[in-house]
This record gives sequence, C-alpha cells and structure tokens, in this order.
Amino acid sequence: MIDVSKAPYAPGITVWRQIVDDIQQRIDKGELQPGEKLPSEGALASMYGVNRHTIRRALQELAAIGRLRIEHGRGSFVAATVFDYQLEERPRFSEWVKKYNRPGSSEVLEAAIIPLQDLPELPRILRYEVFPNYPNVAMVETLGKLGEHPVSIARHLFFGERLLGLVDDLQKGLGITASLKERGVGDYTRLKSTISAALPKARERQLLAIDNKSDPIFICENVNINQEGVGIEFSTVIYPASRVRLVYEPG
Amino acid sequence: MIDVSKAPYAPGITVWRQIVDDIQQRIDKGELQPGEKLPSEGALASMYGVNRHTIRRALQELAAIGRLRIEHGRGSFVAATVFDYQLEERPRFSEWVKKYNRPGSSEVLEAAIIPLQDLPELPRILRYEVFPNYPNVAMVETLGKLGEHPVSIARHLFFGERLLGLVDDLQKGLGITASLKERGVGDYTRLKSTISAALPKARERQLLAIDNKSDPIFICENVNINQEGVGIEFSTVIYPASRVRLVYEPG
DNA sequence: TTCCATTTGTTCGTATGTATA
DNA sequence: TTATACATACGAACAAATGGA
Repeated sequence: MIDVSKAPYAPGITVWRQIVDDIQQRIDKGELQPGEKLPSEGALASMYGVNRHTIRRALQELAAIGRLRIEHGRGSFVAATVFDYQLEERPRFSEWVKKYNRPGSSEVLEAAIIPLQDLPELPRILRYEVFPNYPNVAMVETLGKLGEHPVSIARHLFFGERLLGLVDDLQKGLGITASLKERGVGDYTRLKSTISAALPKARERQLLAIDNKSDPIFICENVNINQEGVGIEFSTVIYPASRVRLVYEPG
Repeated sequence: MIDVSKAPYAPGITVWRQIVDDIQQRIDKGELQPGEKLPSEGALASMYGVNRHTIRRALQELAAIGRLRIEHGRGSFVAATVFDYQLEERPRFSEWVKKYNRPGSSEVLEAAIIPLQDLPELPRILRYEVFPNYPNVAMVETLGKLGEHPVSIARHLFFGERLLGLVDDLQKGLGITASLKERGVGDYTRLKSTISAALPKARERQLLAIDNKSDPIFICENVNINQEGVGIEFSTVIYPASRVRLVYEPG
C-alpha cells in the first residue's frame, strides 16, 4: 500500500506530474506489484493532500503511458508487465530473453517418446505434408519464464529417427537448441504459425499464474522445417495474453 | 437435418472415410449449419446403415480436423466456420474475400473527422514516430463480413490533410482502398502489427455475433505506411477468435 | 431479482498563476 | 500596463459501472 510522506510539493513542477513520478517510482521499486489495486481516487486525494481532480489527472497520464489500468466502477490497477513476442522466421527463446534483459528459464515439464498414432493433433499435422512418417516422435513440454513471469507452455513434437534421443539429452540438462545442433539440425525455420485464442484450462492457468479468470491465452501452432524443407518440429505454444503480445513486423 | 440416400458404399475406400466426406460436404453446402447438433451416434448409425463404431470413427476424424465439436453427454455439433487471416505486408480485405470465395462486405458503422487530441490511443500512436502531426484525423469504423459471418470490427485512423476527404467518399459508397487511391495513396504497407487478446465488450459481442460469453477476441493494432515511410493509417481491428485464426507465414 | 455501497466518469463553478500580444 | 488565453488546482454534485448482500 502507498504511504505518502506528505512533503510539500516542489515549486515549478505541476503537482500532478510529481504524483505521476511518485507512483511510477513505487511501481519500479516493486512497492506496487503488477495487478495490485490502488486506493480509490478519493483515498489517494486525501493521502496526497490534493483534490480528486489532481489525482485523476495523474492517473489518466499513468494509464496513457501504460503503467495503470483504470476500470470504471472497480478501481485502478498496476498494469501487468507485458512482453512483446516477435513472430519471426527463426524464432529462438534465447532471443526473447535477450530483448528483455531478464533471467530466462525453460523448465522441462515432461519429455517422452510417443507413438505417432497416439497424437490427438495427428490429422492436422499430416495435412502440412512436410513431416516424415516415423512411427514415433519425441515430445517435450516446457514452461518458459522471463524473470519471475511465466510466459509460455510449449509442447514440442520432434520428427525423425535421430531426434528421439532429444528426450535423453534434455534430462541430462542440455537445451533444446543445443541438442538439436548436436543431432545435426543446425538451422531450422518456421514454415507457418496458426494463432488462435481461448480461455485457459485449470492446469494452464495454474502453470502460467493467470489470476484473472477472464484473461485469455494465445494458442500458436507452429510448423518448423530444415533447409531441405523437411518437417523437424511441430509445436503448440500457449501464451498468456495478459502478459504476452504477439508482434508481426514484415521484412 | 441429415437425409441419407442409403446408397451402397464405394469399394476400395473405407466406409468411415466416405461418411466423413459426406458429412463434410453437407457442412460445406450449408445443409448443416455451424452450431447445429447432429443426430445421436445411434441415429446416425441407422441412417447411414452402418454400425455405431463406424459412425464414431467418422465423427472422431471430423472432430480431429476441426469440423465437429464432440461434447461428452451432449452430442456432436457442427464447428463454427473458421477463417484463416494471413498476416501480410500488404493486407487487403478483398484478398481475404477471394480466398474463401464468399460474398464479402464491409459495412461502414461510423465515419467522422476527429481532433487528434481526442484519440484515446494517441500516446501509443505517437510512440511509433511515423505519423504526421495534423490536428485532425479521419476515423472510419467498419464491420467486415465473409458470407453471413461477421469477422472483423475495424477502426481506421487516417493521417494527412488529403485523407480527411475519405469520410465523404465513404458516405458516397466508395471503398476505402478506392478512395485512398483517388487521393494519391496507391500503395501502403504494414510496418507493424501488435496482437493481443481479451473478452469482448457487449457492443463487440453483439456486432460480431459471438454467442459464447467466454469466446475471446483478437485485438490487432496495425501501423501502415506509404513508400516514403510516412504513416498513413493506424488501425485497431477486432476479430472473433472463435471464427478467425491468424496465420503467420514467413517469406 | 432487487437493492445498496463503492468507485470511476462527467459536468458544473471558482480561483490562481503564467505566457503572450 | 492591460487584456486575453491557457493550464492548473480545488469544490460539489450527479451519472454510470461494478460487485456483493
């Protein structure tokens, strides 16, 4: 909660700007957490010792620059941290981490060899007509985080005899990209991504730490191929829409 | 409802596949409407003159390819029609219409000249640093349909003195692309699209005919520029996620 | 379903300081 | 100096949305 040391306001700078700066600093310091509700306008007005209009002017500004979310009849809330995920031909989680300069992690939730026939998404996969018809695939499920924020649940399916060893590699602590390189897949590119949206199931909400029941998730189905055009990986990645935006930038 | 002319099944092709094709055709012809409930498995079995297992195999396949939704204890329902929207450097609604071979329409909901200052999204717009700083913009809101299905609500903001006349042009029945061409904007391309997701507000649900309260929408913010790199249009487009998937295909 | 308390949104009015012609 | 316009700040009242009893 906010504790205002009722200092007199500096002259020469408008009061509402000083309040904007103050609240922004409290957010940056972590004193105010993403999603947290601010006191009501009336309460803030008396805490800061100003008129409600002055508080409103400050809150409007903070909302305009994306630090707050104001909801009619409910209150003002500290905006969630948002990570822009770039749709690219060569998507790499490590690039994303670098962009936001936070400790990224990719925890393996599950890894197993699965018979092709058991895949519920098999008909969709076959329709792309790029994946080799091996009897088994390597399935790896990972939870991606940027800093403390869970940002993705990825279900990777790797096609090809050599890639089945990936499951072991990962349990030895090797990363996916590293293991692929080891196994002769140095470069792979995106053929297609199909994006849909839905509300999360219970497990997804829990893993992605989605508080608000009405926050949707993105569901991206990706087809990745090697330089010869052979399907290497089919992945289904779930992103929490409250924390991740997808960005398309041609060229 | 389905009326099966109990023809003998073609040899050489499995019966369940023939049933899949038959049901798929009925959906395509419009004989079965999106959301409609199919007869029970037992009823279908006797109608098609096959065992219930054969029907089940066919229904499983139809669900796997996304044409049906099977709900335990309720029945099978024709899946909503899904339109894939391609993220492209030169997006045109007309291309989308062509792809699905349906009568497309773009109804103008509202068109007006608006002072720049009154735009709630102004701070975000300015951050792109490509839009000229005219005092007014032309705002056009359109409802896009493919066949009978509403697929988009677009709020276009056009920047530049010459483009203010667009508002009049549209009320005369001219299309956006045509009017732009008239006004010297022959070619414009996408600089960036930012995609988020949320649940629709009441008005959006109504316009987009979204039945299910928990069906999310895509919100795409697009920045379009001309060949000189000057910002022409900032648009916010809403797609119903139950009916539209976004597709990214590099190259 | 209705009612009520809380909270934000909007619109009046008033007063003051500052920049500009 | 004067007049004007503008942004800032305060006060009060009511409208509209939300959530819980």
